[in-house]
Amino acid sequence: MKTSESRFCSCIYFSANALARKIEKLAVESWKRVDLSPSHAYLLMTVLSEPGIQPGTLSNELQLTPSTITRLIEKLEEKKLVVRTTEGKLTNVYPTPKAKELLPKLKECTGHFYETCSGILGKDETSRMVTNMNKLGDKL
Amino acid sequence: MKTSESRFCSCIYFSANALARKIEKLAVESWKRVDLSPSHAYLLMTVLSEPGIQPGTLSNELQLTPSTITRLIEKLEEKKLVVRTTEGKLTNVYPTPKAKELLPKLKECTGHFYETCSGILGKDETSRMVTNMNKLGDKL
DNA sequence: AAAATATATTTGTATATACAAATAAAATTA
DNA sequence: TAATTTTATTTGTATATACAAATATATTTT
Repeated sequence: MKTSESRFCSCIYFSANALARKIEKLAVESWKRVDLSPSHAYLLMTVLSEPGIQPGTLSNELQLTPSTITRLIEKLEEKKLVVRTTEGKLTNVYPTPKAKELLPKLKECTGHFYETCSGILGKDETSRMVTNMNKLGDKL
Repeated sequence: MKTSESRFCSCIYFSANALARKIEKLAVESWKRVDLSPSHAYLLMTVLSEPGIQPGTLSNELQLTPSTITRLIEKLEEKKLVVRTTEGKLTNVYPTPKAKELLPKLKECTGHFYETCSGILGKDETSRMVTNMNKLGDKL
């Protein structure tokens, strides 16, 4: 059944979640090549572009709670893709050489995901939707 | 930080998820009065309007996997809000009297949620977005 | 400087959801 | 009608995320 055919198709809760789950699926597929979930990949890319970044900043950038950030970092640490140093109450997260080597592949995955999306949804429509979703999100 | 200020604000994966999580939060708040999560509430409302509905149909309507539907039903059964009967490979889900009594309150929660959303986001903008999200979702 | 408060992070625990496999029944084919 | 395939549902297990509490440090106030 199409989303627009459900009895709840006029409910923003329903539609936003259904859409997010479908996009998640596409994203998972795109990042399989590097054996990371989309969230882990985005966190890692952020750490790569801002070595030493702190969990609190990551929480803001990725709009995930601090505890979720901790959990994501833990997994990347297990995979030897990041290391944490703690000084006082602050923690810094750094990418490992292994992560730096992975960067080109991560970029490819990002590219692949964007192409898949805009292939299915259309470039203009996608970017218009993203802008509107952000506008909406900012109000909440 | 606003969604639109994140480094990932032009990524549909990021924006769709951020928006969905924020809407989820509003929804959870709206359905607290009946002590149900939004998913459980929507499932229950569907069962109330289609007594005897089968898990497969619920899966289509709510766009959740069959296993998730089973889990949601289990919880509503524990709460004595639905009962399941099994004949052959088919299962029918019926609302209990307790669920029927709850119906007015469920409707109030739905109303409250819509008002909260359209209060913050604007009625027209909300409904335009929902339409577009469905359109997008249908393509995926 | 001691006490109180605020901040950053982690930990314990709970929830929603999904995938894959298992089960069981129905429908189709041989 | 026996064997095979398809369909519906459930179960086992895994993941992402969050909330609340705990921890530990830093800052401010008295």
